[in-house]
Amino acid sequence: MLEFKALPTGCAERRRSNACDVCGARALSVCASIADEDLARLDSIAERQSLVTGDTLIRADDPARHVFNITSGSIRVYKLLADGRRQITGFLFAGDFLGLATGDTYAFSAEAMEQVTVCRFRKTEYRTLIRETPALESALLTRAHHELLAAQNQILLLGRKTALERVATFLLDLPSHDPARPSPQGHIHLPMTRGESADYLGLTIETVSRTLTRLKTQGVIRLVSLTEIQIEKPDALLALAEGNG
Amino acid sequence: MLEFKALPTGCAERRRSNACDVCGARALSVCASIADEDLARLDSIAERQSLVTGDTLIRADDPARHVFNITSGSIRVYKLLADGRRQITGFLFAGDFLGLATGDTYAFSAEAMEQVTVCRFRKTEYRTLIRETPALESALLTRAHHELLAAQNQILLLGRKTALERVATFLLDLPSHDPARPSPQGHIHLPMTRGESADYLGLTIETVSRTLTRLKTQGVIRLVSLTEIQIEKPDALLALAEGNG
DNA sequence: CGCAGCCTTGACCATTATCAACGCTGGTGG
DNA sequence: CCACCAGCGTTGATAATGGTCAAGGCTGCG
Repeated sequence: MLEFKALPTGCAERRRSNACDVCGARALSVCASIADEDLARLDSIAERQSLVTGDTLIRADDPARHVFNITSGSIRVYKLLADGRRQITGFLFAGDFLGLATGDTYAFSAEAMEQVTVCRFRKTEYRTLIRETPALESALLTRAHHELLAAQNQILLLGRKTALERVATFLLDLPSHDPARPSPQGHIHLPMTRGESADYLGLTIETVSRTLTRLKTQGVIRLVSLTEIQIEKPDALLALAEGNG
Repeated sequence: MLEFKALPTGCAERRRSNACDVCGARALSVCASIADEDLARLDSIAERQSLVTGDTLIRADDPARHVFNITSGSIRVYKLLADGRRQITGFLFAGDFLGLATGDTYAFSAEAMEQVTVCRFRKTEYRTLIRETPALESALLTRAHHELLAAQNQILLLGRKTALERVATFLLDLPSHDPARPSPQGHIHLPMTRGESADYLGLTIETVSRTLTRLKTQGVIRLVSLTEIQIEKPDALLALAEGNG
């Protein structure tokens, strides 16, 4: 249970990370504003859980009995259609929460994208704790609003942006996500496969690949390796992301 | 200021409305769980505001000084790209809140779709009040999670559903939205124009029109008038919305 | 009655999906 | 240690979904 201490650590890292893509402010993790005694209480009802790449943390339609807080690693959250089409609704990293939504079954699935550790809370206990811990509730509210803004940006992207604009936006938004990997000057780490990027952007693998090639050909980015990208013309990329250029 | 009483009224209506499309439970408005004394305090810092069709309530990038609660009418929330492409991120009705997100400018615009009344709160005062009213904060958190679920459904729709599936989903989700207009047995009221539907579904006016015609031709729906639709084959519509059929 | 605004329908076009082939890379087993 | 294979990524050819452009119809209001 002591492992729960990983949460504040994750937060510290997050505070050091890049400015937030959504609100412009530095991203703050939930724990930032929570007193030690409250953390201790959280700790007392936490169970630690460890996952390896590909493990399923949450399966859509299962009874929603737990709430999770990621202490290390990264997770993909997605929804499926009956015929297998997949839409990834988000990538989560250290410090992020999962499964807070109301409803007695989960409305999405979640899988580990790498080695992951989480803290697990029984939902009932968690609810009680929240009710008695205004600081926690307040922090969760801020976080929820933040996610809502991000979701609205994604809705704009999926509803109205072209493939080129989507990929450009994606590349610009990525660095701010993973607190554990603050990216230096225009250097981007893509922790996900092309297929995952595609399912996040509402495109196919082929279109993502072609679009990256196109950006490379135009000299906007440089493909250092499959997972490492260097932005050569930040202004051009920004213009593309916003629908100009 | 007494007009703030319209809020509980809106909520009562909402409670009478159809089951929620997102969580399956009956939709609950924020005020449901708030004590009279807290409502009175809310009331004391509320300003009433009235709008007619087309009026702008919130303009993107303006300083975010106020929080709004809709007491009657309906509002469209949208984001624009530089070249004018519009994505409507949601339609809001009586009981809904706007502008709660953090950040010192609004990240979206909001316009009245008909005669609208809202209660307006200075954000600073509102924050203070929230902090001192756990029941309110708790209710807002529930509501935010609810909106997050809806946003994820919309992301799935925009990222992976075909035009036919989008329109079918839209028709099925609509009734549950406006608390003031609980729709009887398979009857749908479309309060928005084709253009607004299109900008909500990530399609063009023409595609929405053609798709409705197609559903009509297949006998799935009947177009009673431009704004009134009768579902003739609910099962078929549901199958289409889920990607079968 | 005529006009404006919205909707529908049709013809054509473009973007992106699909299908297919091939290349690269990393791991495994001979 | 090398060769093979599996999995992922890239590239090309073709197809389809939905967008664009254009014309015409309906409805309500002045």
